[in-house]
Amino acid sequence: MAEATEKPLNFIEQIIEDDLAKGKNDGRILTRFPPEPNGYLHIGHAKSICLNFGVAQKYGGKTNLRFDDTNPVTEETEYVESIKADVKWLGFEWAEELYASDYFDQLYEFALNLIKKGLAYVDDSTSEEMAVMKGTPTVAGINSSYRDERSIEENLDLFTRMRNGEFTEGTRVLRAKINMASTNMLMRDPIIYRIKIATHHRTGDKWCIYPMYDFAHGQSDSIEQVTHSICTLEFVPHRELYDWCIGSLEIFPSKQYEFARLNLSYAITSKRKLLKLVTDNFVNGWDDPRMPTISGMRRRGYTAQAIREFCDRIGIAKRDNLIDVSLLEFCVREHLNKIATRVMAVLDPIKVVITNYPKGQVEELKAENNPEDHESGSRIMPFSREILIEKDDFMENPTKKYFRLGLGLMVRLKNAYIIKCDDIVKDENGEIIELHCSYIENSRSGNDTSGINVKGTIHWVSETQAVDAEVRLYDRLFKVEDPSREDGDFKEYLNLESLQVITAKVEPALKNATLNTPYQFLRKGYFCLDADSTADKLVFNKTVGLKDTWAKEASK
RNA sequence: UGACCUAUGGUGUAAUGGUAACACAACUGUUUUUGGUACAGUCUUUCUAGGUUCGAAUCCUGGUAGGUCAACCA
Repeated sequence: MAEATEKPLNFIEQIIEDDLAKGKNDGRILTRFPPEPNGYLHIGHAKSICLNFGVAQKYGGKTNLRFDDTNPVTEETEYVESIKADVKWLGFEWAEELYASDYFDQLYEFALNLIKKGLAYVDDSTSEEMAVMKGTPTVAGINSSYRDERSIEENLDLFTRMRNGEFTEGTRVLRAKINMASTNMLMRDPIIYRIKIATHHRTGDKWCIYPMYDFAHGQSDSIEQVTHSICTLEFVPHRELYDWCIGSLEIFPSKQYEFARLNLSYAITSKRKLLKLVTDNFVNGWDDPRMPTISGMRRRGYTAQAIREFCDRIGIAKRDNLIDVSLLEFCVREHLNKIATRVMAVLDPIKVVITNYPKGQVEELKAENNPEDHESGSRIMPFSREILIEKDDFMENPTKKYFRLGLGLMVRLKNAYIIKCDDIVKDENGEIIELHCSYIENSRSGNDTSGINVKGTIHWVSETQAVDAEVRLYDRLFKVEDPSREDGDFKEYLNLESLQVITAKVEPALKNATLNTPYQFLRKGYFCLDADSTADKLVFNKTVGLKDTWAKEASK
């Protein structure tokens, strides 16, 4: 393939190329993806994963997967496992699997080191007292009385005893001695170690003090010799502290860079809120197909390739953004169109009797599996006198632009015959219960000598051979474009009709449907088999609909 | 009444002092045994006021708007 015009670099890549040009770190590039194992990964993490692993790949570097597990209260092994599975599924391989908790001993030494340098002290103030002394963004804080009165020896002694479990939670913390008057609130003597009597998912009960994020993250980067520590914009104010810790400890100078996190329309990307949806049963677990989690999207039938393409298209910048979910759906359709097996499924059936077709006759018709992929072959579909078509493919009084079935009108049954509607059968309430049609005998697909041209082609299934399938139709989880910006409880903006379960009639070939195979239900959308399927009950998820210009026209 | 970050079509992202472009969305057509796909096209842009410069989306200053920061969370 000819080399396309060079893709412009995002600002992170520019920084890396500049560093490379300057010979920084001898050309070594090491990034890291550092999730806290307190929830499942979502589409926002996918952006970060693609960025971190992507730039490393591009510049011959490596990426570590590091779990930022410094708060034992919220973290669980279940999350660790799901995160690893999701990163792998997305298609990335980490150089090393690491844990901030691997560094607890080292981090403790770092704290001791700071104390010895007179750069950290034990504070006995309550959190309320500390909050007051901290000041506000416009008013400088004041020094704690413990700040200068305690000697290095006393601080060393107290911190050691904190570690030994001699004090109860909340009674003492270790603080960095920086500047209570800094305009950066994070520099006003931040807490770097706190007492937590909790069992850690990896270190068990070994520790009763745990480092805070700011005392663990930069140092972990430094220990691993991460060259480019890429995080989201909310950490910009942390950078000064990140650099202060590394500078004070005189360790490898990893550098932090920040990009704008992804916001997706009609969705939320807050682990805390997603957790709430799960625990309050608004959805059926983290992998509910309506969730913007990687596991949810996977279950819904989104492909890793589509998600990677999406992350690539949204770009990397420092501006707050709200990406239209239609771009994600575009990427999903774009991929699925190329690989999905076409099948026929009638979601909302109405019966059609082909009155001039012999009773009891079953004909086997050939159906193409994928017009986009000529290697994909074909399959056989049974055709008979009684078939089912989609209710909205018939209109008693069709408008001019409607070119499906109407009384006296003709349509092509995909891969089969042209039929004409002769009669409408209604019940006592005037509801249409079936249609009587006649077929044009010499109009069979691939063998059409009728010379008749019809504008519409519709899908169908043969009634006796069709199989029942539960089909789960999903709509957006939220009613508003940007739920995170609305006032009040975000749950008020949930779309309570986001899940619709129906029973559809699908062609018999689908009895052999397999997990992870994308299907296109012809003219309806992309669907995939759900793990809830059993030998005698098929369950499909709707991944995404086809682009539907008729629906737009019809709603005018 | 602070510090920091940001400002380019409806939404995103490029243009790295030298012709504002690409994608999505929206809208038209053409092709089509999927009202899909493909193809062709239309639409709509540099927050504002100054300054530097032969030349500014880009550099500087002021303003405006949005975001972030006062967890023993990450």
